[in-house]
Amino acid sequence: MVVDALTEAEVNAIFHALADATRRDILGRVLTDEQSVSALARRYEMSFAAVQKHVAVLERALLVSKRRQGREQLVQGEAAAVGRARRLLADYEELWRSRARRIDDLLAEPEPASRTTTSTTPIEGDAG
Amino acid sequence: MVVDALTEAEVNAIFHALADATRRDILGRVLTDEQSVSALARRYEMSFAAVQKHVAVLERALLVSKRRQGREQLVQGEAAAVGRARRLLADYEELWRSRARRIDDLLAEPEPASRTTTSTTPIEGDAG
DNA sequence: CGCATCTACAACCATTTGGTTGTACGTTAG
DNA sequence: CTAACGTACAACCAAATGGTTGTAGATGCG
Repeated sequence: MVVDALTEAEVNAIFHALADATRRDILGRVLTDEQSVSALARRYEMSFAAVQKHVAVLERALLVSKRRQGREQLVQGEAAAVGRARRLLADYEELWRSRARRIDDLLAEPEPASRTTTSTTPIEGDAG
Repeated sequence: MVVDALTEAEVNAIFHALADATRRDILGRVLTDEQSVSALARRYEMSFAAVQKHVAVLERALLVSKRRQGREQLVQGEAAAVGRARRLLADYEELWRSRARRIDDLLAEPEPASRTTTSTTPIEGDAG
């Protein structure tokens, strides 16, 4: 399964980080332009510390990285990580849709009755 | 912009809903199989009410829908919504990467010095 | 009917989140 | 050196989250 190259906790962190408009905005900006935390902070109507925390959340999700340059801390978006997040959903979608398709096929059966032994795709009960 | 066919609040809701392992698991299951809330609840080591809340979060994000059948409430995954969420990230990625690529081009310049007037893509300051 | 099941919802609690302010420390500019 | 800037981090706070239990309304079954 391609999906679980990442821990559940990591997936949680990624989606959680993306679930806030300010953080998505920050991510968008630093993917374009490396920016210092204070430069970012100037753009939003909240304290420096608040922006600092948002950046920390993005960093924990590995969506951005920081590198120190003199007294500034430059925040850089990890474009690859965004791709990874997207692929993550794509994989889920693929996985889920392919399973769902089997159901669709069954539902599309013209004769729901009289098919008690022909089930080729048993859809395991997959107990937790 | 394709992205903002959804409200920021809706995007928040989608990512928030996906930022929990139990909810992702529920979503996976109901994309495969329509299931009642209590059937879902039996699968997890938490109370019925807790699962009910998770389903409500998924529902608010439009990732699942419910339909009543007798005394049961059947939860059904909205495969289309998962695709929408995936496309959302794909759009972000596209947008961000295309902007980032301009930067990459500049950084890829073979001669960092002696090129002060040749900048063809000025990268507007994009003041907020 | 009477009882079990499924659901809905309120009240409550601990923890996390998202914000604030204040303080301390390293770095750069004068 | 001193002052200003950028950062880090702690303490604090209100609100949201994720869980619990309890109660009550529908629905189905014997």
